[in-house]
Amino acid sequence: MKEAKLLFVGRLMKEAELEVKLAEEKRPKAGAESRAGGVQVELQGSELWRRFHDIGTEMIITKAGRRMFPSVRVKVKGLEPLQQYYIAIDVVPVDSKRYRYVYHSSQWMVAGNTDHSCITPRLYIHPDSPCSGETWMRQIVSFDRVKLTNNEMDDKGHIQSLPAEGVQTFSFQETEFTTVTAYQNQQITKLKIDRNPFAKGFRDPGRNSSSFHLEDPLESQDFLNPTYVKDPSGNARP
Amino acid sequence: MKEAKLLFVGRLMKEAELEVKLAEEKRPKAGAESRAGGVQVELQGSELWRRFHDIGTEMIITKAGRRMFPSVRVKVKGLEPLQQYYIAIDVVPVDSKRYRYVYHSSQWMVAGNTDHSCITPRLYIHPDSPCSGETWMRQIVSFDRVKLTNNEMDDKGHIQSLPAEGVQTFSFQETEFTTVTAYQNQQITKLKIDRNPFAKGFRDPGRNSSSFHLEDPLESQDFLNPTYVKDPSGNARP
DNA sequence: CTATTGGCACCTAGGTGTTAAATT
DNA sequence: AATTTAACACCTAGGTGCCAATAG
Repeated sequence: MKEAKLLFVGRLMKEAELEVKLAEEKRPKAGAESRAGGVQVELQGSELWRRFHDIGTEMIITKAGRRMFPSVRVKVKGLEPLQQYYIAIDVVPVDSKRYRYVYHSSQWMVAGNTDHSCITPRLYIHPDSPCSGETWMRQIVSFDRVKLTNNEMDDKGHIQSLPAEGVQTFSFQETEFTTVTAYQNQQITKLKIDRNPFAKGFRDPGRNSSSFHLEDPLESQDFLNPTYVKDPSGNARP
Repeated sequence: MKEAKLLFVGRLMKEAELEVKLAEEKRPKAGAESRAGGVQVELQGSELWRRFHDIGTEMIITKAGRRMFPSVRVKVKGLEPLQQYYIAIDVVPVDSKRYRYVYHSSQWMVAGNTDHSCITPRLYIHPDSPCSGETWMRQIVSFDRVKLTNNEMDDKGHIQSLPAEGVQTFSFQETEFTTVTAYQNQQITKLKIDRNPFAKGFRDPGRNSSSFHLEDPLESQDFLNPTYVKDPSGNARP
Protein backbone atom coordinates (compact mmCIF):
# COMPACT_ATOMS: atom_id res chain seq x y z
CA MET A 1 0.00 0.00 0.00
CA LYS A 2 1.24 3.45 -0.80
CA GLU A 3 1.85 5.46 2.29
CA ALA A 4 2.77 9.07 2.39
CA LYS A 5 5.21 10.36 4.90
CA LEU A 6 7.03 13.62 5.09
CA LEU A 7 10.21 13.66 7.06
CA PHE A 8 10.47 16.57 9.40
CA VAL A 9 13.67 16.82 11.34
CA GLY A 10 14.26 18.88 14.44
CA ARG A 11 12.37 19.34 17.62
CA LEU A 12 10.51 22.51 18.41
CA MET A 13 11.27 24.13 15.15
CA LYS A 14 9.20 27.17 14.63
CA GLU A 15 7.68 28.28 11.42
CA ALA A 16 7.73 25.67 8.78
CA GLU A 17 5.72 26.53 5.72
CA LEU A 18 4.09 24.33 3.14
CA GLU A 19 4.77 24.79 -0.54
CA VAL A 20 2.88 23.26 -3.40
CA LYS A 21 5.11 22.53 -6.36
CA LEU A 22 4.05 21.90 -9.90
CA ALA A 23 6.28 20.39 -12.55
CA GLU A 24 5.61 19.73 -16.20
CA GLU A 25 6.69 16.35 -17.46
CA LYS A 26 9.13 16.18 -20.39
CA ARG A 27 8.70 19.80 -21.16
CA PRO A 28 9.43 20.39 -24.83
CA LYS A 29 11.20 23.72 -24.33
CA ALA A 30 12.02 25.35 -21.04
CA GLY A 31 11.03 28.95 -21.38
CA ALA A 32 9.17 31.73 -19.69
CA GLU A 33 6.49 31.99 -22.33
CA SER A 34 4.52 28.93 -21.26
CA ARG A 35 5.04 29.71 -17.60
CA ALA A 36 3.25 32.96 -18.28
CA GLY A 37 0.14 30.87 -18.94
CA GLY A 38 -1.19 31.97 -15.58
CA VAL A 39 -1.36 28.84 -13.48
CA GLN A 40 -3.27 29.43 -10.28
CA VAL A 41 -3.16 27.31 -7.15
CA GLU A 42 -5.84 28.03 -4.59
CA LEU A 43 -5.71 26.65 -1.05
CA GLN A 44 -8.96 25.02 0.04
CA GLY A 45 -10.19 25.40 3.59
CA SER A 46 -8.10 28.51 4.03
CA GLU A 47 -10.59 29.89 6.52
CA LEU A 48 -9.84 27.03 8.93
CA TRP A 49 -6.11 27.28 8.25
CA ARG A 50 -6.34 30.97 9.10
CA ARG A 51 -8.11 30.26 12.37
CA PHE A 52 -5.28 27.98 13.40
CA HIS A 53 -2.69 30.43 12.13
CA ASP A 54 -4.14 33.27 14.20
CA ILE A 55 -3.51 31.18 17.32
CA GLY A 56 -0.22 29.70 16.09
CA THR A 57 -0.61 26.41 14.28
CA GLU A 58 1.04 23.37 15.85
CA MET A 59 1.48 20.01 14.13
CA ILE A 60 2.30 16.83 16.03
CA ILE A 61 5.18 14.74 14.77
CA THR A 62 5.73 11.11 15.81
CA LYS A 63 8.08 8.33 14.92
CA ALA A 64 5.32 6.39 13.17
CA GLY A 65 4.15 9.49 11.29
CA ARG A 66 1.24 11.81 12.01
CA ARG A 67 -1.19 13.36 9.56
CA MET A 68 -1.58 17.10 9.33
CA PHE A 69 -4.78 18.74 10.40
CA PRO A 70 -5.96 20.70 8.55
CA SER A 71 -4.74 18.84 5.50
CA VAL A 72 -3.51 20.51 2.35
CA ARG A 73 -6.06 20.65 -0.43
CA VAL A 74 -5.69 22.81 -3.48
CA LYS A 75 -7.63 23.70 -6.57
CA VAL A 76 -5.47 24.18 -9.66
CA LYS A 77 -6.39 26.34 -12.64
CA GLY A 78 -4.75 27.39 -15.87
CA LEU A 79 -2.92 24.17 -16.71
CA GLU A 80 -2.62 22.98 -20.28
CA PRO A 81 -5.21 20.17 -20.48
CA LEU A 82 -3.06 17.68 -22.36
CA GLN A 83 0.29 18.39 -20.71
CA GLN A 84 1.38 15.93 -18.02
CA TYR A 85 2.24 17.40 -14.61
CA TYR A 86 3.68 16.33 -11.29
CA ILE A 87 2.30 17.98 -8.16
CA ALA A 88 4.18 17.84 -4.87
CA ILE A 89 4.33 19.51 -1.51
CA ASP A 90 7.36 20.43 0.48
CA VAL A 91 7.98 21.62 4.04
CA VAL A 92 10.29 24.59 4.17
CA PRO A 93 11.92 25.88 7.37
CA VAL A 94 11.15 29.55 7.85
CA ASP A 95 14.18 30.26 10.01
CA SER A 96 17.01 28.46 11.80
CA LYS A 97 15.80 29.03 15.33
CA ARG A 98 14.55 26.59 17.87
CA TYR A 99 11.58 27.67 19.97
CA ARG A 100 10.13 27.04 23.38
CA TYR A 101 6.56 27.73 24.42
CA VAL A 102 6.21 29.96 27.44
CA TYR A 103 2.97 29.00 29.05
CA HIS A 104 2.25 32.06 31.20
CA SER A 105 2.61 34.46 28.29
CA SER A 106 1.20 32.04 25.69
CA GLN A 107 4.10 32.80 23.39
CA TRP A 108 6.90 31.06 21.54
CA MET A 109 10.36 32.27 22.60
CA VAL A 110 13.64 31.71 20.79
CA ALA A 111 15.56 28.94 22.54
CA GLY A 112 18.56 28.26 20.31
CA ASN A 113 19.57 27.49 16.77
CA THR A 114 19.00 24.55 14.48
CA ASP A 115 21.34 23.50 11.75
CA HIS A 116 19.12 23.14 8.73
CA SER A 117 22.02 22.53 6.37
CA CYS A 118 22.06 18.83 7.26
CA ILE A 119 18.43 18.37 6.30
CA THR A 120 17.98 16.90 2.87
CA PRO A 121 14.96 18.43 1.21
CA ARG A 122 12.13 15.90 0.98
CA LEU A 123 9.32 16.38 -1.41
CA TYR A 124 6.11 14.44 -1.24
CA ILE A 125 4.87 13.77 -4.74
CA HIS A 126 1.11 13.46 -5.04
CA PRO A 127 0.39 9.77 -5.73
CA ASP A 128 -1.70 10.57 -8.81
CA SER A 129 1.39 12.06 -10.47
CA PRO A 130 2.03 12.24 -13.34
CA CYS A 131 -1.40 13.25 -14.56
CA SER A 132 -2.84 15.45 -17.29
CA GLY A 133 -3.67 19.07 -16.60
CA GLU A 134 -7.27 18.30 -17.43
CA THR A 135 -7.49 15.62 -14.71
CA TRP A 136 -5.73 17.72 -12.08
CA MET A 137 -8.08 20.63 -12.70
CA ARG A 138 -11.24 18.54 -12.63
CA GLN A 139 -10.92 17.69 -8.96
CA ILE A 140 -9.52 19.04 -5.73
CA VAL A 141 -5.95 17.86 -5.21
CA SER A 142 -5.71 16.51 -1.69
CA PHE A 143 -2.62 15.73 0.35
CA ASP A 144 -4.52 14.39 3.34
CA ARG A 145 -2.50 11.17 3.52
CA VAL A 146 0.78 12.98 4.08
CA LYS A 147 2.40 12.28 7.42
CA LEU A 148 4.96 14.22 9.40
CA THR A 149 7.62 12.21 11.16
CA ASN A 150 10.77 12.79 13.17
CA ASN A 151 12.15 9.42 12.13
CA GLU A 152 15.11 10.18 9.91
CA MET A 153 15.19 6.66 8.52
CA ASP A 154 11.73 7.02 7.04
CA ASP A 155 11.61 8.38 3.54
CA LYS A 156 8.52 6.75 2.10
CA GLY A 157 6.87 8.62 -0.70
CA HIS A 158 9.72 11.04 -1.23
CA ILE A 159 12.12 11.87 -3.96
CA GLN A 160 15.31 13.80 -3.87
CA SER A 161 14.59 16.49 -6.42
CA LEU A 162 12.42 17.82 -9.17
CA PRO A 163 13.68 18.92 -12.59
CA ALA A 164 15.53 22.22 -12.42
CA GLU A 165 13.38 23.80 -15.10
CA GLY A 166 9.67 24.21 -15.45
CA VAL A 167 8.86 24.00 -11.75
CA GLN A 168 6.54 26.53 -10.22
CA THR A 169 6.20 26.96 -6.48
CA PHE A 170 3.16 28.27 -4.65
CA SER A 171 3.31 28.98 -0.94
CA PHE A 172 0.62 29.92 1.54
CA GLN A 173 1.28 32.01 4.63
CA GLU A 174 -1.58 30.50 6.56
CA THR A 175 -0.06 27.00 6.39
CA GLU A 176 2.89 28.03 8.55
CA PHE A 177 3.20 25.76 11.55
CA THR A 178 5.36 24.71 14.46
CA THR A 179 6.17 21.04 14.92
CA VAL A 180 5.72 19.63 18.40
CA THR A 181 5.63 16.21 20.02
CA ALA A 182 2.86 17.37 22.33
CA TYR A 183 0.56 20.36 21.93
CA GLN A 184 1.72 23.46 23.77
CA ASN A 185 -1.12 25.92 23.33
CA GLN A 186 -4.43 24.64 24.67
CA GLN A 187 -6.38 26.76 22.21
CA ILE A 188 -4.81 24.71 19.44
CA THR A 189 -5.79 21.47 21.15
CA LYS A 190 -9.34 22.72 21.52
CA LEU A 191 -9.66 23.77 17.89
CA LYS A 192 -8.22 20.46 16.67
CA ILE A 193 -10.68 18.51 18.81
CA ASP A 194 -13.54 20.67 17.58
CA ARG A 195 -12.75 20.26 13.90
CA ASN A 196 -10.97 16.95 13.35
CA PRO A 197 -13.57 14.17 13.06
CA PHE A 198 -11.07 11.65 14.41
CA ALA A 199 -10.87 13.58 17.68
CA LYS A 200 -14.63 13.57 18.18
CA GLY A 201 -14.23 11.41 21.28
CA PHE A 202 -12.71 14.36 23.13
CA ARG A 203 -15.43 16.86 22.36
CA ASP A 204 -17.29 18.41 25.24
CA PRO A 205 -20.77 16.86 25.11
CA GLY A 206 -22.25 19.85 26.98
CA ARG A 207 -21.42 22.65 24.58
CA ASN A 208 -22.33 22.32 20.94
CA SER A 209 -19.48 24.78 20.40
CA SER A 210 -18.46 25.37 16.81
CA SER A 211 -19.95 22.22 15.37
CA PHE A 212 -22.16 24.35 13.20
CA HIS A 213 -19.40 26.47 11.71
CA LEU A 214 -19.34 24.53 8.50
CA GLU A 215 -17.43 27.12 6.50
CA ASP A 216 -15.62 24.35 4.71
CA PRO A 217 -17.57 21.14 4.38
CA LEU A 218 -14.43 19.42 3.10
CA GLU A 219 -12.79 19.78 6.48
CA SER A 220 -15.83 19.34 8.66
CA GLN A 221 -17.76 16.41 7.37
CA ASP A 222 -20.19 15.92 10.22
CA PHE A 223 -23.12 16.14 7.85
CA LEU A 224 -22.05 12.79 6.49
CA ASN A 225 -22.15 11.17 9.90
CA PRO A 226 -24.72 8.38 9.72
CA THR A 227 -25.59 9.00 13.38
CA TYR A 228 -27.69 11.94 12.26
CA VAL A 229 -29.83 9.97 9.84
CA LYS A 230 -29.99 6.55 11.44
CA ASP A 231 -33.06 5.31 13.24
CA PRO A 232 -32.45 6.52 16.79
CA SER A 233 -34.33 3.59 18.29
CA GLY A 234 -31.53 1.27 17.22
CA ASN A 235 -34.00 -1.56 16.84
CA ALA A 236 -33.45 -4.31 14.36
CA ARG A 237 -36.31 -5.30 12.18
CA PRO A 238 -38.63 -8.07 13.48
CA MET B 1 -9.24 9.16 -3.47
CA LYS B 2 -8.60 6.61 -6.14
CA GLU B 3 -11.05 3.76 -6.07
CA ALA B 4 -10.90 0.66 -8.14
CA LYS B 5 -13.99 -0.94 -9.52
CA LEU B 6 -14.32 -3.58 -12.14
CA LEU B 7 -17.59 -3.76 -13.94
CA PHE B 8 -19.01 -7.18 -14.25
CA VAL B 9 -22.18 -7.44 -16.23
CA GLY B 10 -24.59 -10.33 -16.21
CA ARG B 11 -26.07 -12.32 -13.45
CA LEU B 12 -24.98 -15.85 -12.75
CA MET B 13 -22.29 -15.86 -15.34
CA LYS B 14 -20.04 -18.77 -14.98
CA GLU B 15 -16.34 -18.87 -15.44
CA ALA B 16 -14.72 -15.54 -15.54
CA GLU B 17 -10.97 -15.61 -15.41
CA LEU B 18 -8.48 -13.01 -14.29
CA GLU B 19 -5.66 -11.91 -16.51
CA VAL B 20 -2.68 -9.85 -15.54
CA LYS B 21 -1.49 -7.61 -18.34
CA LEU B 22 1.84 -5.93 -18.64
CA ALA B 23 2.56 -3.08 -21.00
CA GLU B 24 5.79 -1.25 -21.70
CA GLU B 25 5.51 2.50 -21.85
CA LYS B 26 6.66 4.25 -25.04
CA ARG B 27 8.37 1.18 -26.31
CA PRO B 28 11.20 2.17 -28.66
CA LYS B 29 10.65 -0.65 -31.14
CA ALA B 30 7.88 -3.18 -31.09
CA GLY B 31 9.46 -6.54 -31.78
CA ALA B 32 9.66 -10.07 -30.55
CA GLU B 33 13.25 -9.84 -29.42
CA SER B 34 12.64 -7.91 -26.22
CA ARG B 35 9.53 -9.90 -25.46
CA ALA B 36 11.75 -12.95 -25.40
CA GLY B 37 13.39 -11.44 -22.32
CA GLY B 38 11.57 -13.99 -20.23
CA VAL B 39 9.16 -12.00 -18.11
CA GLN B 40 7.57 -14.15 -15.41
CA VAL B 41 4.40 -13.39 -13.46
CA GLU B 42 3.77 -15.59 -10.45
CA LEU B 43 0.42 -15.65 -8.63
CA GLN B 44 0.78 -15.28 -4.87
CA GLY B 45 -1.50 -17.24 -2.54
CA SER B 46 -2.20 -19.74 -5.27
CA GLU B 47 -2.72 -22.47 -2.68
CA LEU B 48 -5.76 -20.63 -1.28
CA TRP B 49 -7.00 -19.80 -4.78
CA ARG B 50 -6.75 -23.50 -5.60
CA ARG B 51 -8.76 -24.49 -2.55
CA PHE B 52 -11.56 -22.19 -3.66
CA HIS B 53 -11.23 -23.37 -7.24
CA ASP B 54 -11.60 -27.02 -6.23
CA ILE B 55 -14.99 -26.18 -4.73
CA GLY B 56 -15.96 -23.69 -7.44
CA THR B 57 -15.00 -20.10 -6.64
CA GLU B 58 -17.83 -17.60 -6.27
CA MET B 59 -17.39 -13.83 -6.11
CA ILE B 60 -20.10 -11.51 -4.86
CA ILE B 61 -20.98 -8.51 -7.01
CA THR B 62 -22.95 -5.53 -5.73
CA LYS B 63 -24.02 -2.17 -7.02
CA ALA B 64 -21.62 -0.37 -4.70
CA GLY B 65 -18.76 -2.70 -5.62
CA ARG B 66 -17.37 -5.69 -3.73
CA ARG B 67 -13.76 -6.70 -3.26
CA MET B 68 -12.51 -10.06 -4.41
CA PHE B 69 -11.43 -12.64 -1.90
CA PRO B 70 -8.84 -13.95 -2.36
CA SER B 71 -7.34 -10.87 -3.94
CA VAL B 72 -4.94 -10.92 -6.85
CA ARG B 73 -1.30 -10.55 -5.87
CA VAL B 74 1.58 -11.27 -8.22
CA LYS B 75 5.34 -11.30 -8.17
CA VAL B 76 6.93 -10.12 -11.39
CA LYS B 77 10.39 -11.15 -12.60
CA GLY B 78 12.50 -10.50 -15.65
CA LEU B 79 11.54 -6.89 -16.36
CA GLU B 80 14.09 -4.40 -17.62
CA PRO B 81 14.91 -2.36 -14.51
CA LEU B 82 14.83 1.07 -16.13
CA GLN B 83 11.94 0.51 -18.54
CA GLN B 84 8.57 1.94 -17.48
CA TYR B 85 5.64 -0.48 -17.37
CA TYR B 86 1.92 -0.47 -16.83
CA ILE B 87 0.37 -3.44 -15.04
CA ALA B 88 -3.34 -4.16 -15.23
CA ILE B 89 -5.86 -6.90 -14.62
CA ASP B 90 -8.82 -7.83 -16.70
CA VAL B 91 -11.82 -10.13 -16.22
CA VAL B 92 -12.42 -12.35 -19.19
CA PRO B 93 -15.62 -14.38 -19.70
CA VAL B 94 -14.82 -18.03 -20.23
CA ASP B 95 -17.99 -18.86 -22.15
CA SER B 96 -21.30 -17.29 -23.14
CA LYS B 97 -23.53 -19.39 -20.93
CA ARG B 98 -25.59 -18.41 -17.96
CA TYR B 99 -25.62 -20.80 -15.02
CA ARG B 100 -27.89 -21.81 -12.19
CA TYR B 101 -26.80 -23.58 -9.04
CA VAL B 102 -28.62 -26.81 -8.32
CA TYR B 103 -28.54 -27.25 -4.63
CA HIS B 104 -29.28 -30.97 -4.26
CA SER B 105 -26.50 -31.96 -6.64
CA SER B 106 -24.17 -29.10 -5.61
CA GLN B 107 -23.53 -28.31 -9.26
CA TRP B 108 -23.79 -25.45 -11.71
CA MET B 109 -26.14 -26.20 -14.62
CA VAL B 110 -26.41 -24.29 -17.88
CA ALA B 111 -29.47 -22.03 -17.77
CA GLY B 112 -29.27 -19.95 -20.93
CA ASN B 113 -26.97 -17.71 -22.92
CA THR B 114 -25.42 -14.34 -22.27
CA ASP B 115 -24.56 -11.86 -24.94
CA HIS B 116 -21.01 -10.88 -24.21
CA SER B 117 -20.64 -8.83 -27.37
CA CYS B 118 -22.20 -5.82 -25.68
CA ILE B 119 -19.69 -5.81 -22.88
CA THR B 120 -16.94 -3.29 -23.33
CA PRO B 121 -13.68 -4.71 -22.03
CA ARG B 122 -12.67 -2.97 -18.83
CA LEU B 123 -9.14 -3.06 -17.62
CA TYR B 124 -8.14 -2.05 -14.16
CA ILE B 125 -4.74 -0.39 -14.28
CA HIS B 126 -2.69 -0.80 -11.13
CA PRO B 127 -2.61 2.64 -9.44
CA ASP B 128 1.21 2.62 -9.22
CA SER B 129 1.39 2.58 -13.03
CA PRO B 130 3.50 3.63 -14.78
CA CYS B 131 6.46 2.45 -12.76
CA SER B 132 9.98 1.21 -13.46
CA GLY B 133 10.66 -2.51 -13.83
CA GLU B 134 12.96 -2.26 -10.84
CA THR B 135 10.20 -0.92 -8.59
CA TRP B 136 7.59 -3.42 -9.79
CA MET B 137 9.96 -6.33 -9.13
CA ARG B 138 11.00 -5.12 -5.68
CA GLN B 139 7.58 -5.70 -4.16
CA ILE B 140 4.49 -7.84 -4.53
CA VAL B 141 2.00 -6.23 -6.87
CA SER B 142 -1.37 -6.26 -5.17
CA PHE B 143 -4.81 -5.66 -6.64
CA ASP B 144 -6.66 -5.99 -3.34
CA ARG B 145 -8.56 -2.73 -3.78
CA VAL B 146 -10.25 -3.87 -6.97
CA LYS B 147 -14.00 -4.15 -6.73
CA LEU B 148 -16.51 -6.09 -8.79
CA THR B 149 -19.76 -4.35 -9.61
CA ASN B 150 -22.88 -4.93 -11.64
CA ASN B 151 -23.51 -1.22 -11.95
CA GLU B 152 -23.01 -0.42 -15.62
CA MET B 153 -22.71 3.29 -14.94
CA ASP B 154 -19.63 2.76 -12.79
CA ASP B 155 -16.35 2.76 -14.62
CA LYS B 156 -13.95 4.14 -12.05
CA GLY B 157 -10.37 3.12 -12.47
CA HIS B 158 -10.79 1.79 -15.96
CA ILE B 159 -9.49 2.59 -19.37
CA GLN B 160 -10.71 1.45 -22.72
CA SER B 161 -7.59 -0.14 -24.11
CA LEU B 162 -3.90 -0.75 -23.87
CA PRO B 163 -1.42 -0.19 -26.72
CA ALA B 164 -1.76 -2.85 -29.40
CA GLU B 165 1.93 -3.74 -29.29
CA GLY B 166 4.18 -4.76 -26.47
CA VAL B 167 1.46 -6.10 -24.20
CA GLN B 168 1.94 -9.45 -22.54
CA THR B 169 -0.92 -11.32 -20.92
CA PHE B 170 -0.63 -13.86 -18.11
CA SER B 171 -3.62 -15.86 -17.00
CA PHE B 172 -4.16 -18.21 -14.10
CA GLN B 173 -6.57 -21.13 -14.19
CA GLU B 174 -7.11 -21.12 -10.45
CA THR B 175 -8.53 -17.57 -10.52
CA GLU B 176 -11.59 -18.67 -12.47
CA PHE B 177 -14.77 -17.70 -10.69
CA THR B 178 -18.52 -17.37 -10.95
CA THR B 179 -20.15 -14.04 -10.11
CA VAL B 180 -23.16 -14.17 -7.82
CA THR B 181 -25.26 -11.72 -5.85
CA ALA B 182 -25.53 -14.23 -3.00
CA TYR B 183 -23.37 -17.26 -2.32
CA GLN B 184 -24.79 -20.50 -3.69
CA ASN B 185 -22.43 -23.18 -2.39
CA GLN B 186 -22.18 -23.25 1.39
CA GLN B 187 -18.66 -24.65 1.25
CA ILE B 188 -17.60 -21.42 -0.44
CA THR B 189 -19.28 -19.37 2.27
CA LYS B 190 -17.53 -21.40 4.93
CA LEU B 191 -14.10 -21.04 3.36
CA LYS B 192 -14.57 -17.29 2.87
CA ILE B 193 -15.57 -16.86 6.51
CA ASP B 194 -12.63 -18.97 7.62
CA ARG B 195 -10.03 -17.06 5.64
CA ASN B 196 -11.22 -13.49 5.14
CA PRO B 197 -10.32 -11.41 8.22
CA PHE B 198 -13.30 -9.11 7.60
CA ALA B 199 -15.68 -12.04 8.01
CA LYS B 200 -14.24 -13.05 11.38
CA GLY B 201 -17.54 -12.17 13.05
CA PHE B 202 -19.16 -15.19 11.44
CA ARG B 203 -16.58 -17.75 12.51
CA ASP B 204 -17.72 -20.63 14.66
CA PRO B 205 -16.23 -19.91 18.09
CA GLY B 206 -16.38 -23.61 19.00
CA ARG B 207 -14.10 -25.07 16.37
CA ASN B 208 -10.68 -23.60 15.84
CA SER B 209 -11.10 -24.95 12.32
CA SER B 210 -8.48 -23.88 9.82
CA SER B 211 -7.23 -20.84 11.69
CA PHE B 212 -3.84 -22.45 11.85
CA HIS B 213 -3.52 -23.15 8.15
CA LEU B 214 -1.32 -20.16 7.55
CA GLU B 215 0.03 -21.31 4.20
CA ASP B 216 -0.10 -17.76 3.00
CA PRO B 217 0.33 -15.15 5.71
CA LEU B 218 -0.57 -12.44 3.20
CA GLU B 219 -4.12 -13.73 3.02
CA SER B 220 -4.58 -14.82 6.62
CA GLN B 221 -3.29 -12.11 8.87
CA ASP B 222 -4.74 -13.26 12.16
CA PHE B 223 -1.36 -13.16 13.81
CA LEU B 224 -1.55 -9.38 13.62
CA ASN B 225 -4.82 -9.22 15.51
CA PRO B 226 -4.29 -7.07 18.62
CA THR B 227 -6.98 -9.03 20.44
CA TYR B 228 -4.43 -11.71 21.10
CA VAL B 229 -2.00 -9.39 22.86
CA LYS B 230 -4.28 -6.88 24.55
CA ASP B 231 -4.99 -6.93 28.27
CA PRO B 232 -8.07 -9.15 28.50
CA SER B 233 -9.32 -7.39 31.64
CA GLY B 234 -10.32 -4.38 29.56
CA ASN B 235 -9.82 -2.08 32.53
CA ALA B 236 -8.98 1.54 32.04
CA ARG B 237 -6.28 3.12 34.10
CA PRO B 238 -7.40 4.83 37.36
C1' DC C 1 -40.10 -18.86 -8.23
C1' DT C 2 -35.34 -17.05 -8.40
C1' DA C 3 -32.37 -13.12 -8.26
C1' DT C 4 -31.21 -8.81 -6.28
C1' DT C 5 -31.18 -5.15 -2.87
C1' DG C 6 -30.58 -2.68 1.51
C1' DG C 7 -30.06 -2.53 6.47
C1' DC C 8 -27.63 -4.72 9.98
C1' DA C 9 -24.18 -6.57 13.64
C1' DC C 10 -19.64 -7.58 13.74
C1' DC C 11 -15.32 -7.24 12.24
C1' DT C 12 -10.47 -4.87 10.44
C1' DA C 13 -7.72 -0.83 9.95
C1' DG C 14 -6.17 3.20 11.42
C1' DG C 15 -6.51 8.47 12.96
C1' DT C 16 -7.34 11.36 17.61
C1' DG C 17 -5.71 13.53 22.11
C1' DT C 18 -4.69 11.75 26.84
C1' DT C 19 -1.81 10.03 30.24
C1' DA C 20 2.00 7.97 32.60
C1' DA C 21 6.47 6.56 31.95
C1' DA C 22 10.87 6.97 29.86
C1' DT C 23 14.42 9.82 28.03
C1' DT C 24 17.56 13.69 27.79
C1' DA D 1 12.83 20.35 33.98
C1' DA D 2 11.61 19.78 29.37
C1' DT D 3 10.91 16.65 25.76
C1' DT D 4 9.69 12.32 23.75
C1' DT D 5 7.66 7.82 23.77
C1' DA D 6 4.19 4.09 24.10
C1' DA D 7 -0.20 2.27 25.49
C1' DC D 8 -4.86 3.45 25.57
C1' DA D 9 -10.04 4.65 24.97
C1' DC D 10 -12.68 6.49 21.61
C1' DC D 11 -13.53 7.77 17.30
C1' DT D 12 -13.96 7.40 11.63
C1' DA D 13 -14.06 4.56 7.62
C1' DG D 14 -15.16 0.70 5.43
C1' DG D 15 -15.10 -4.70 4.38
C1' DT D 16 -17.92 -9.23 5.85
C1' DG D 17 -21.98 -12.49 5.45
C1' DC D 18 -26.78 -12.58 7.12
C1' DC D 19 -31.53 -11.86 6.53
C1' DA D 20 -35.74 -9.75 5.37
C1' DA D 21 -37.77 -7.27 1.77
C1' DT D 22 -38.14 -6.26 -2.96
C1' DA D 23 -37.91 -6.95 -7.98
C1' DG D 24 -38.37 -9.71 -12.15
